[in-house]
Formats: sequence, structure tokens, C-alpha cells
Amino acid sequence: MLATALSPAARSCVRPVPIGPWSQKVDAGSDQRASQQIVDTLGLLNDALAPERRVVHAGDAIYQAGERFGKLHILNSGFVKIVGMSADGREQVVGLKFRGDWLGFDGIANGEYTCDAIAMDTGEIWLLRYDALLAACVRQPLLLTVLHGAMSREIGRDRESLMSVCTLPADARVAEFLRYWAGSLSRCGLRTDQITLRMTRAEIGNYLGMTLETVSRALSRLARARLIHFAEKGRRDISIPEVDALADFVQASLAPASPTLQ
Amino acid sequence: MLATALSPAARSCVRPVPIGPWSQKVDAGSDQRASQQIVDTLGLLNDALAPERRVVHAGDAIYQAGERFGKLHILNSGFVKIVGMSADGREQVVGLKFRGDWLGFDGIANGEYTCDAIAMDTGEIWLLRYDALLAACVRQPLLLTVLHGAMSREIGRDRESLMSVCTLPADARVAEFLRYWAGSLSRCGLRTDQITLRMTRAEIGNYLGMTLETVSRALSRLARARLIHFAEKGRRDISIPEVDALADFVQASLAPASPTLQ
DNA sequence: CGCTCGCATTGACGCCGATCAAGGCCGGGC
DNA sequence: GCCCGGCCTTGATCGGCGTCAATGCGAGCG
Repeated sequence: MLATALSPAARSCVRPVPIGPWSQKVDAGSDQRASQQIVDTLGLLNDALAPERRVVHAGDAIYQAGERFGKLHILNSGFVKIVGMSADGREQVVGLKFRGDWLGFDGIANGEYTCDAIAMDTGEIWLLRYDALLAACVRQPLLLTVLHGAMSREIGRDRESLMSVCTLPADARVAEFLRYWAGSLSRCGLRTDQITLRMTRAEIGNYLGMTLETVSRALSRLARARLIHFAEKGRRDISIPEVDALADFVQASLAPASPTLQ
Repeated sequence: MLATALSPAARSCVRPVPIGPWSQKVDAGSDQRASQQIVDTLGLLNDALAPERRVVHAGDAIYQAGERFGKLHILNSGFVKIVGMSADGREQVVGLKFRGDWLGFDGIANGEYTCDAIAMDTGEIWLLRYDALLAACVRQPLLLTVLHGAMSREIGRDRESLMSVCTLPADARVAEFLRYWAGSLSRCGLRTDQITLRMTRAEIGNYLGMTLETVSRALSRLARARLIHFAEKGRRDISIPEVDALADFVQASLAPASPTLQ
């Protein structure tokens, strides 16, 4: 339905910059729809606002906590982590962003961002002036739907993280993390049978509320159980023969007689 | 600034229904501003949309997961818990709502709510048709700011919960929970030196990701440390002599040499 | 009144995951 | 080549919190 509003020019402009050998586009199954929706949304925004673009590299800060809020950001390609900071200086990864995700909603409320957004890879960001976006929304109500949908999805996603962290044991938490990552790639139209984690064990542990040693052990156990495989070289490249098997494992560990990996 | 847009009639209509002896209004300190903002926002919405009202009682479902989304809700008085449900049927409290908070944002994305919202007490809900709200936003851009502010605040709040759950040990997590509850009451203009928890130990534990026994022990330890006091009768009524002392305790337990309560 | 039922408290014990420590792998610089 | 430093893995040990169980307390009710 969104597609009808798109110019051909809009479609052609939203190709992501290539970011690695495992990131080739793949159009498989039902996720093609989700992928198409992302492209449509990007095209719509491009037509309506002609957003400024910015290329970022691993480690770059897209915005930082305390910085004055004025723009929302959309990830056109690459991977971004959202890092929150508690009053005493301890920091924690509180979110991960993929292509099509919006960044910076947390800044609207108080006029300044409350987290850092750090690129984990080369990628392209679109910058939308918030006031221009609001003005455009008045002219084009479909934009408002898109914007609210993105915010709503973020709220729902945050709640899912909370539930995972609260209820799942370590192995399942890591499995759920991999499942989520693979699912996100799938929504972007990228292949999911092989994924390369863009985070160290320490970062993953920080995100999941556990130590790097526990992450490492959990990954080893998942590999031993044939739920994942490590690439020959590099322990960041992981292949997932069946994403569904991971999901089943997560489900199983919620059951009263939770089976444990040896 | 919002206040200028308010009719006197709007102001008079937003008095909360009384809900208990410990809920009398108190205007103390800087939180009066926050409290006033809530009143202003409610008045603005009342003027613009004349929302339908609904009185709910403890245990009532305001909406349920899977129900078709069509309305947003605003809590004018009372307390509400948001209960998420994982695929396998296990449920968890993923949010708490106080006066002035909005409910139902999670439903926008997919056209149906993804959580249950359950009243924990007698209260009054305002119902806003989402489509009517959007239409009103076009006429009155200030409404859009209010709406986005509420969504943004929810996103920020969810991230704070995630960080607490991930990083704090049990005692501090309970302390943080009490501090948050007291702070929320304060923002509503209610007294915070005495609070009555509207949840069982099991519910608190479910929210905080721990068991009811651990909650009970944590409360006992906090009481032993004079950070809280139980009322003579009823273990749900708690007085907090100094909210700041609770906050200090939470901070302290993040430090490397985390002091522990005996 | 005594019963039961729900909720809370407290203790004993065991397990999961944090902590401490040692060692392997890989890439970069001299 | 060598060394060094970052990252990962694996083992041993310890402690916090979950689990199981017993008891207390108040409310509702026949």
C-alpha cells in the first residue's frame, strides 16, 4: 500500500552501501514483505524530506547523551548500538539497531538525547530535522503513521528485551540474542544462515546482563549442541543452520523441567 | 506555557477521584511543576477531544493482548500494571503506570495490543480514539508534541528498567523499585513519605526478575537498615523517611566494593 | 469460634553464574 | 622473526539467589 506513493527515483536511491561479503541481499520467503516495507518507508521519507545523509564508520558516535535533540536518524545500512549510561558512569548496551530502524526517539521528551548511539560498522544514516518532519506530517498524514509505527515498535521491542533478560537463563538468553539478530537481518533482506556478530563477547554480555565468560561458555555449549557453528577462522562469524531450532531451545528453557546443555 | 491554552472549565474537570487515605494531594517542592504539567496536559486533551471516561476497579482489564487497537488511554487516577506474555504462556509485569501516563502505544505498530493493562486500584481512564487524536493533532500541533513526549518518555523509561534489572543486585533492585514508585507519586502530586504498594511480593518479584522470597528478604533488610519502615498493620504500607537515602544506596551498590546489608 | 486460604516471613540447601586465573589464537609493530 | 596486546576459551572456586519447606498472620466464612 505504501508502494503506490513512491516515485521510481525514490526506489533507486535507497540501495544500502555494501558492507561485507555476508551482507548480500537475499530475497527469500515471507520476510521479503518486511524488507519491502522498509524500502517503501525509506522512499517515502526520501520523497517527502530529502534527508541529509551521513556515512559512519565503526566506533563513530551518531549522537551522544546530553547532546541537544533536534534530529531523528534512520539507519539505511550498517549496525548501531545504543548505549545507556547510569548516573555513576557505568554504561550498558540497551539496544541494537538495523537497517530501517529509527534512532533518537529518547531525545524528544526532554530536548536532549539520553543515550549514545555508536556505529558498529560502516553504514549510512539519514538525518531528519524533527521540526521539518512534524511539518511534513501535517501535509502528509501517512508519514505520521510511519513515525508512530516506528516508535510503537521500539516500545514493544524494549519490552521483549526486558522479558528475555528477566526470565531466561544464560544459554537461552544468548540463543535468543542470536535469534533476534538473525531475525533482524532477515527483515532487512539479508541472509540469516551466516551472521557475523559485530560485538565482542564483553559487549554481548553487557547487553544481556552477564559476563563475557558466561557468553563464551554459552556459545560453546550452543555449538556443541549443533545449534550454531563457528566459522573456521574468526570466532565472530557464526552460522545458524536452523533459526527455528534456536527458537525452540529458547521456548524449551522456559518449561518447568528446563533441559540444560551439557 | 501549556497553561495559557487552558479554559477554567478544563482545569476543574481533571481532579482525580480519591483513592485512599494516603493519596491526598500534597504540593511540595519542585515536583509541583511536574504535577502541574500533568494537569495541563490533561486539560489540553480534554478541551481538544472531550474524551470518553471509564472508571476501573482493581483487577479490571483496560485492554488485553490481541485485542484490536483503536484507542489510546490516559490514566487520570489509579495505578495500572502492564503485563506482557511470552509465547509459551508465562507472563511478566513489564511496566507500571501512574496518573498522567498514557497506555496502549504498543498497539499502534501492528493494529493490536501486545500486552494486558490491568488496573491495580480504583481509577479513572480517559479513552482517546487514535484516529480522532491524529486528526486533532493536525489542527493543533501542540498535541503532537505532547503525544510524542509521552512516547519518548516511555522509551526512556523502559531503558532505565532494563539497566536496573541487568546491573543491580537484588536489594538495590528493590530499593530502586521503591524509589521509582515514590518518584512517580511525587510527579503526580501525591505524598511520598508513605506509600502503599499495590502489588503482592510475587508481582514485585515478577516485575524485577526475582522470586517473592528474595523480594521479602530484600524488604526486610532495607527495613533493618532503616531505609524504609513498615506500617504497624499490613505489610503493604511502607514509609520512606528519606527517598534520597534509597537513591544513595542504589548508587553505592554499583561501586566495585558494593556494601551489603546484613 | 475455629476453619481455611492467601500472603508474607524466615531458614536450610543447592545450583547457576560471577569471579579469579591460566592459557591459546591472531594481528600489528619493531 | 619476535614480542605484545586484544580477544576468546576453559577451568576452579565462591557467593548470591532460587528452591523447598515450615511457620506466622490476617481476612472471610460457615
